Amino acid sequence: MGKAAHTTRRRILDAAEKLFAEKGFHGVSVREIARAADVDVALVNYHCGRKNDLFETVFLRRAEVLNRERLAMLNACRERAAPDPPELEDIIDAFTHPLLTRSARGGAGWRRYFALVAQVNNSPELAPIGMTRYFDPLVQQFIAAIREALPDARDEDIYWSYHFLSGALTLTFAQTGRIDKLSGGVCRSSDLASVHERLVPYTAAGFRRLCKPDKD
Amino acid sequence: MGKAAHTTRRRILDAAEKLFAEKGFHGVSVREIARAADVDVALVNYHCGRKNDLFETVFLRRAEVLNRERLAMLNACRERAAPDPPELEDIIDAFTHPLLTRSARGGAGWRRYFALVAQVNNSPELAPIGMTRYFDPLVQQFIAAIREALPDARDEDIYWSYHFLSGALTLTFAQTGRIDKLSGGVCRSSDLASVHERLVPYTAAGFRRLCKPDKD
DNA sequence: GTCTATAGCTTGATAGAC
DNA sequence: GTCTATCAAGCTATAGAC
Repeated sequence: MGKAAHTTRRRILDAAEKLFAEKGFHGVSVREIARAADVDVALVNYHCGRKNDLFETVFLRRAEVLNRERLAMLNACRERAAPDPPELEDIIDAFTHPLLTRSARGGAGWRRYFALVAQVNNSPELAPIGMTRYFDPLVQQFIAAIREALPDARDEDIYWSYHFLSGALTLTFAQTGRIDKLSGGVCRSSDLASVHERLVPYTAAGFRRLCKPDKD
Repeated sequence: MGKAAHTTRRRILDAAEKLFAEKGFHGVSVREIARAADVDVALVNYHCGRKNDLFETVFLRRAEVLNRERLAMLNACRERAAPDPPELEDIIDAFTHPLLTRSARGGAGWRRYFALVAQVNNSPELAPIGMTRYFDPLVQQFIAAIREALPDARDEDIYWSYHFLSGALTLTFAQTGRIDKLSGGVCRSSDLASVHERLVPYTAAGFRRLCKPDKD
């Protein structure tokens, strides 16, 4: 694979990422992607296979990078706390920090990628493939860490708490601008620093309330 | 409009609701909807206009019912507490209870409708139309009630807290089955009673933690 | 209200020349 | 690796018969 091929392929993946994030898998045609990448239609097939493969490649490309970063952060906070289990807040931070930082400062490609993840997470058609396959193995490791941090919690409460965190996090990534209008400009979808500052205490408080041992 | 027309139109709307919820706006063709409704393609246009109009009709149909119910519950809990402001937990319950009850016990149509809302809420293409237009006027009334319940909170914290609640709630409605696999069967996407029991305390704890007056 | 027929496009995918 | 050309299929939307 020569250098030209490599950048052509990249241009296709970048264009696909952008358009899939904006309009969803079915909302975009291969021709539209080719046009946005300034590349001939036939080259999309040549470099990235069929539309389905293209989508999976786009989805997987950055998932691997992210999962490595998040796992490294989890292990770091485990070591810092050892031999005690890590604090819940630190675990949640290890889970969300790499994402919010990339979305805020990683450039437009990353921002769009997260908007795509948000749609996939809420799609009955795509979530069972995309999220379960590419993210849940990592999530299991975080669940295990939370179990250590909250030793009296029941599994059901931990899983549901994670579920709520996942929903809050991915809606943030969707960057729909809804909160901008709702708040009359007080909050901005793009202000991920404000989100990060709030999401960790918000969800940690939720976890603790649900997982209190004296609950029932 | 005769009786036959009325039920034909209903069959079309029901079929559209189901398919839009499963595969999104672009993932479904008008022909597919006609086939599912057991109706001629031309009748879809005759009764429901173009595809865009059909989508908006489906989206609006149940939004109106829901918003009436939620507003009635909010006013009821306001009156119960008067002259004091209502409790935060009661406000959140008024916001979520009608939805979770309809989704759990309203039948398949309602369940599918909520899955559709989940996708719209996370779509940069559709959220600015669907959510902002049809739901945010009601949300403003809930925000106002929360402002009274937490008089020392800053607006930013209230809006972001609402945003997290919205994400957690709509991901629940998406019914993707992701949590079923993740939890190895301990939790089920369809078990909305378990969600309702947990979502109110979880999000209320988050609100309170973020909106503490001694925060900064 | 319902159906047949069709106009006029766009779609995903590839075969074959260079 | 790239582009031209093309296919068969599907699409939205409507006109017109009944």
